[in-house]
Amino acid sequence: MAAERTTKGRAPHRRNEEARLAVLHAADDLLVEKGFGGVTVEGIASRAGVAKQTIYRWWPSKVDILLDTLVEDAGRALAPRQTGPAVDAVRRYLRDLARFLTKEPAGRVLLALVGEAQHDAAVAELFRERYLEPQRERERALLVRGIQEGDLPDGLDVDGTWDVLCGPIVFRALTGVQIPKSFVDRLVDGVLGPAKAA
Amino acid sequence: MAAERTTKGRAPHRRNEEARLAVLHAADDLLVEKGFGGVTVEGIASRAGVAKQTIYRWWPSKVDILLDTLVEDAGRALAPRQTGPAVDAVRRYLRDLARFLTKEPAGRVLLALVGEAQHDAAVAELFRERYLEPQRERERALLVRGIQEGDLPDGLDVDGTWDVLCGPIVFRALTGVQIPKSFVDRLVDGVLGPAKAA
Amino acid sequence: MAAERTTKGRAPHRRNEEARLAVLHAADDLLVEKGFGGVTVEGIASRAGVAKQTIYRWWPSKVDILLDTLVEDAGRALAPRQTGPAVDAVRRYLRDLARFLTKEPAGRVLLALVGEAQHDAAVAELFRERYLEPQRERERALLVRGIQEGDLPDGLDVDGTWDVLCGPIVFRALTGVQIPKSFVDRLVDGVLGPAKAA
Amino acid sequence: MAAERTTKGRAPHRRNEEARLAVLHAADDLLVEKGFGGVTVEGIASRAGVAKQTIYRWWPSKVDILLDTLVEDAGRALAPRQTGPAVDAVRRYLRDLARFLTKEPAGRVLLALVGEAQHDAAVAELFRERYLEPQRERERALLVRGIQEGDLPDGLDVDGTWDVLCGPIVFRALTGVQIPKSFVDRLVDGVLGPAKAA
DNA sequence: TTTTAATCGAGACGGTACGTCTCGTCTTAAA
DNA sequence: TTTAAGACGAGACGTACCGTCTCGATTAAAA
Repeated sequence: MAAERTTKGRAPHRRNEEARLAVLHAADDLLVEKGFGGVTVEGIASRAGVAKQTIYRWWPSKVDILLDTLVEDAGRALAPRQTGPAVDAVRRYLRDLARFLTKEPAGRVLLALVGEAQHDAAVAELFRERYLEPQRERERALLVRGIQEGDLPDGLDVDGTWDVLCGPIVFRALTGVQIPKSFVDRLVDGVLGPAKAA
Repeated sequence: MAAERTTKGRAPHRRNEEARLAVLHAADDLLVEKGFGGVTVEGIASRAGVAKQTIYRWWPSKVDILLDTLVEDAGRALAPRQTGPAVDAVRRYLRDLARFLTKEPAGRVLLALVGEAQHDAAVAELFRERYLEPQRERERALLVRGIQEGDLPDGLDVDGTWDVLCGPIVFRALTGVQIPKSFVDRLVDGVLGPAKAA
Repeated sequence: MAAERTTKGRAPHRRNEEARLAVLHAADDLLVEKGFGGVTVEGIASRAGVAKQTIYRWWPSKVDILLDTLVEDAGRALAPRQTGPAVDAVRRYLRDLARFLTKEPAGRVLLALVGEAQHDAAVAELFRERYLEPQRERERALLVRGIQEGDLPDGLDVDGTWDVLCGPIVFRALTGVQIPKSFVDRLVDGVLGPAKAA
Repeated sequence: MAAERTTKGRAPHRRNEEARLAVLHAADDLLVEKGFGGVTVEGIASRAGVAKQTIYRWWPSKVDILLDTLVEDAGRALAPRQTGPAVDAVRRYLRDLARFLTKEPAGRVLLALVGEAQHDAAVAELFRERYLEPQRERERALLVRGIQEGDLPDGLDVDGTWDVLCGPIVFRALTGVQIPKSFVDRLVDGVLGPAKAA
């Protein structure tokens, strides 16, 4: 990750952690306050009290800054929790996803990056590498456990299923439609079958 | 549509249809060739052989131009066809949607506008009014007929169902994943039940 | 004058005199109110309640409009009066010139055209033909009479003398310096000799 | 001068002298080649290989650019030389002035600025401050010395006399009339008296 | 009285230049 | 060597006028 070279294992050799955080937060704040168009490198620099050059030294573009904040935030807010029956874990995860997308500032960052990926193939690639793939990897584990535990059919198309599960939620978020818990529940019931026990 | 005032009823006083089409096509072409960032009013003007002022006279922004092309193209390519069993009509429509999003130039316009809507609330509103709502209205009719003909349950949540059906397809298109026919078919089977007869 | 083609030869009949005057006055007013830069064909048209095309039909450019007003106004205000001793007539004429340039709106038009002639060779030529030469012709008569009546030396360089007489007055007007009567009087005394008789 | 902030006192912090000169020369060239109307900020920028913003950063308008070139050029070409009898020095200065106005490129700049001053009161003021007044101050010294040395009458109206001397020369230059040396000589003889000695 | 031809107002059109904005790079001096 | 500060080339923004070109509507002569 562009932003991590810092105080890693061996030899710090400069780089101001304070400045790095100031930049990430400034970018985040600007996006929430004024939308993606309001996020400019110049604006970030001035709000973070940092020189433009300092930003360009460490991040190739503003998209990379936003990706850094997204990876950090989503790493926390969208970490699948492997407890209870797999289907319940999926349901829990999708509820987290819905909340993240519609309620949290970092959710706006994710949607903005999905948006920007439509405008620029390089962003699309970066977004896939830094967010989509790693996140999907974490998601897979949930379904894989369900298969192993016999709650889900053996031949299940894991990626296809996740697209069917995430798709409607992301679609609603992108089009500004509310996502009640019931929507998520019915979705999970429809796709994975209703809660096993009953 | 902003672009229609032309040769309406009698003769309101002008508007060059040729210029209008040149602008729409130029915008379309630029988007496909260079992405959303490559669509500039100046670029459109020069490619269309039109004065910038002519563009600003009729369209408030480049987004409105793209919306005009989208509405025109989607009106053709995404018109639901009410023939055969309702579920089959839905399946046919979703296949059209998948093809539109992944194969046709106008599909890139749609995705770009979804993207831009994430960056700008005004665009989001416009996009909803000019595309999402009218298109959803046309979609509703498909499911409503299915309910009337007894192929679908009475209490079906029509909008929710459409979000569940479109969501995965749009999500795959947005993330650059292929959409084979089988993906659409399994989706429809899962959500509306497998083809009736068989 | 550019405005005369009308009621020529037989009787094609046409051309709106009202519009012609409205244009001349609008141009005049705009020049006085907002300076030469504020004189635009569009501005004249809108203030005169006239279509742009009507202006272009009768005048090749805004400079021609201003020349029309100048010729009309200067024809009245700067007509040399051939009464009394020639030197007194010259003095009277120069006082008129000073007053015209510094006090009357039409004087602003003259200065503006002198100015524009510095920017555009075609304007310079037009200005010379339509104003400078005819006016100089009228001026010459004053000195020529003085020579004939013996008040002025036989070999007098008429044009050179007029340049020496007008130069300082026009120069002061161009540089925004006051022109008291005494300045004119001393100028005439210095160049043509003090009042003869006294 | 607007252009001098550069390498002043101790720690100027920027300003590209190369760009500054390129702009001045480009403006100068354009004026001579295409007239005042051909001097556009865009044209200057492109010819000077400079960004428009760089021009707007340092000059409020194209007039200020031309004033910079004028002040620099006139400072050299129109510096009065205080040698020999005062009347002779005046004569020499006026010959320089005539040559400057009719032969040198920088003279076209002066005339263009006199012209533009007629169109715009702000330009008139600027022109007075930056050129007319400083130049007049230098001119005064010539006549003042003549008074001190007894070559010129004690009560001489210095500014009025300069207007009478410069007026005819500037007038001829503005109206595109030749200015032979004899014209200047007769002017000086008429106003200051013929060369003392003879 | 009808025709017909030029004028009028209105305003769209292809252009050029405006002055502003933001981009990403480059330069400077201080720490 | 890295910082903050900020000048630089580049180029799009949206606006103002340019001069040309329809368009109906009006008007006055000739038919």
